[in-house]
Amino acid sequence: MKAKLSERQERILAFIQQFMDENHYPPTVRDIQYGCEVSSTSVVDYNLHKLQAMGYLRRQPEVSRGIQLIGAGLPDSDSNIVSIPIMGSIAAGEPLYTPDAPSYARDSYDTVDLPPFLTGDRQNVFALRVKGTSMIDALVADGDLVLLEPATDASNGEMVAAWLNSREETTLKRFYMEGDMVRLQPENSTMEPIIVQAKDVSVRGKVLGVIRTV
Amino acid sequence: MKAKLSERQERILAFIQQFMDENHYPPTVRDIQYGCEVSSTSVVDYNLHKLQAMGYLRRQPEVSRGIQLIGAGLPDSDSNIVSIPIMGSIAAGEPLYTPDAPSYARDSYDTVDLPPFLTGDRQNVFALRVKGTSMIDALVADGDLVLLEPATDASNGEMVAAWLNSREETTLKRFYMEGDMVRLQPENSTMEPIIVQAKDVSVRGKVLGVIRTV
DNA sequence: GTTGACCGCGCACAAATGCTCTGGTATTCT
DNA sequence: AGAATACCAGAGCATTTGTGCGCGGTCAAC
Repeated sequence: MKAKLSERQERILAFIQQFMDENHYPPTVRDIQYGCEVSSTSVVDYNLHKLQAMGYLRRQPEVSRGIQLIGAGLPDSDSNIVSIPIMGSIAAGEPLYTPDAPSYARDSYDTVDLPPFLTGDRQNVFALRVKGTSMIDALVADGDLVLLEPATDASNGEMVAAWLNSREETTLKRFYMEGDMVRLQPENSTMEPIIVQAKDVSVRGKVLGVIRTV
Repeated sequence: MKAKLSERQERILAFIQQFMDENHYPPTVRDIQYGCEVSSTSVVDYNLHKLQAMGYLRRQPEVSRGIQLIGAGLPDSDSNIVSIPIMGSIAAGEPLYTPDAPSYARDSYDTVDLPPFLTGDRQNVFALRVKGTSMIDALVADGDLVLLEPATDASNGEMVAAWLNSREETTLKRFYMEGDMVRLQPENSTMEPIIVQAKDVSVRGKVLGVIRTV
């Protein structure tokens, strides 16, 4: 049923989204015509019918601006809400995560809806629920939700989720590469840093944010 | 400028919201006319102009369905997003806040859009930006955003923002009333609690959540 | 009473807008 | 090559839809 989109159809779809973001109501056929540099309204109508048949949008016949996008952010404009999957919990155990599987598998996870200022425009952002108080020196409490971006290495000073071979656990710390050693600095200045061989630590993700509800 | 709404205007406003929720695009003047049992489109137009002058909505002239609601959940359906004002910062100084002024005065503050699971159905929720590291024993770092619900007292174990006379500062701690003394327990179990006379501490708000972006 | 502001009603016009019809061009299939 | 298909262009029609105008009613102030 789903075929690949023609270039024009892609453009129309993108224009509708942009228009919705800007104006908060759907465009008319002629809005699309001018916005996508099409020479006739019939062409727009033709492609809208195609897109509707392919399930990319829904149209209300005889109704001006009777267009709504589906498939993407289904409630309405996806610009002010992002659905983030909670891939599991982080504590002593290893939070297993594979950064493939675009969004299909998300159904099997719980999700949280978050405003985009927390994620920026990053992709594959996921969340982990913190179990226990082992992260307390990183200012993360039991039950907190940690937002992560998949990563395998980090720059100095970045907050990362790092796997420690010696302790067999994942922890949240600031990352500092110092020669062939890695220093993992807690957020809490009253706590001592962890310094280990670079080969004994592996970065799993960069921390984008922390959310705590009480 | 802001006057109270007539019954008809209330109804029109409610109808627009309902229509947007159902159809994901704004209604026409005639949709409103039939939906609100008004006998003429001009009456709708008249009241829409009134509502616009009062700031309840915005209209795009000469454009069909050129209506967007503002004031409530401005983007669209307010069901999955809540706008929270950032009323100032919390550090050593006192975060001044008066829980009146429903939503009109919100224009003068920055706001953050948050999903409702952080606020529940509480009213007058506001946010404070944390300055400095004085809250570190409450697992709150510099730059964090703290979500608060206005309150003047609290139950034992609740996380509160409390003003300490002795230190002349507001701090975040768990609240425990013990006789005529109040124990303020840090979230961080490695830190010591603060115990003061009940008269030397005043609760300013209950903490609903903490948000950190890195 | 008179006035004027406020609100409602009905009507009508012009612009906006969805949709159809006719025809054209390029690509693919037979 | 001829037919079929997919896509596009232009023009036009019929409906939808925002807006303006005239008239009438209500209510409080003077």
